[in-house]
Amino acid sequence: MALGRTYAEQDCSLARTLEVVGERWTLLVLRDCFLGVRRFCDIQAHLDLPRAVLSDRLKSLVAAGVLEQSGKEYTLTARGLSLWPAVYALQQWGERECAAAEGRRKLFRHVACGTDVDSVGFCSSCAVVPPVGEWEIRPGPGADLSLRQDRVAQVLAAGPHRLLEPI
Amino acid sequence: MALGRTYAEQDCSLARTLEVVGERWTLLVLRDCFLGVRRFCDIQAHLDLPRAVLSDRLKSLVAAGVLEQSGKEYTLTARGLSLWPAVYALQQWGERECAAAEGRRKLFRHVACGTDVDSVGFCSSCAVVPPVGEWEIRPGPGADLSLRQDRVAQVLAAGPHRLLEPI
DNA sequence: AGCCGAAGTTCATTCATTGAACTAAAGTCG
DNA sequence: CGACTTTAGTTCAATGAATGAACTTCGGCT
Repeated sequence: MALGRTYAEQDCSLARTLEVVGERWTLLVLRDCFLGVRRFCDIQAHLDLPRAVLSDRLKSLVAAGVLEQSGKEYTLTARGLSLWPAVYALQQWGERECAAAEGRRKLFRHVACGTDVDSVGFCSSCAVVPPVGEWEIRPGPGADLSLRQDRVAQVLAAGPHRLLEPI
Repeated sequence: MALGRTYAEQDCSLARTLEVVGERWTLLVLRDCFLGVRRFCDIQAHLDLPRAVLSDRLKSLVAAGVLEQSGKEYTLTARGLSLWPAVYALQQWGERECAAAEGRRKLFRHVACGTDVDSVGFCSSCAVVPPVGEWEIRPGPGADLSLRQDRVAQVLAAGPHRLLEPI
């Protein structure tokens, strides 16, 4: 038990979360789902991870009720969608603490009003934290658009993209 | 390189973050640091992880500037402290989505006013997200106080404990 | 029917984790 | 002071997970 994917009997909600999303690659797979990527090959090409690992992670996430599979498409469930604040918080830490020389790699904006959200996801003009479906991502000054050529990277490089909108 | 601890060249801040805190055990070690645990053996006993792994993770975190070591004590740097929103967001997801039958395992309160913070860390009576040093943790109805007997578990089971306060 | 791409599976190699045993230094007690 | 204990690690063989390449399977297209 103590080996691999679980964390020994701890009375700890963080350990419970990490048993679901704490394995290598899992959070990056979920981030792709938030971007709207739905197909196996698109995720695989974007993240450049072994197919066997992606297959395993998708199965685990479906089993945990974080993703659901219909045909060949994987989409976030309500449970999965509620991970967004955590994913965003981790992403923002990387933006601040592992910053690119030229600035933010990615910028997020509330589509309803056009205002950029802050580092906790708060929209200052609407005074709310918008649901993730109302967010839009666009490349920032620190983005390196030449790094990846896959389909997902191309869509994101092309300009603003609404989260969850199928890619 | 793509093996092990890093994530292939991705222009992605989430990947940068996960290179620092994404390995197995790392976030649980940091959670202990937020609780105020500072010594090697206390962390080891609380998490029940192999000493070799703890040693490796502490070295990595110090090298990444997330922790600093003075003598035998490890404490969070400013960089480390700014991970709290992400750690709390992940913990809250576990509380909601992997809930104990009896309710919350842990409850958090703003010490300045005594109000419980919400799931994004907002104190409704002060209308702020307090800095982590002003948070207090206490066992909730879903806590299983019999699971662990180590020193850290005992301190937490005994009653409210202010975060970052040395255990 | 034959071809192509998407979505996997299988497998040998490489790497990480585990747990037990060992070491070294600092603190405790008689 | 000297023996004992605790703390803070290191070392190592065995086990489990990740990798990348090759292979399979299925649906759609011509």
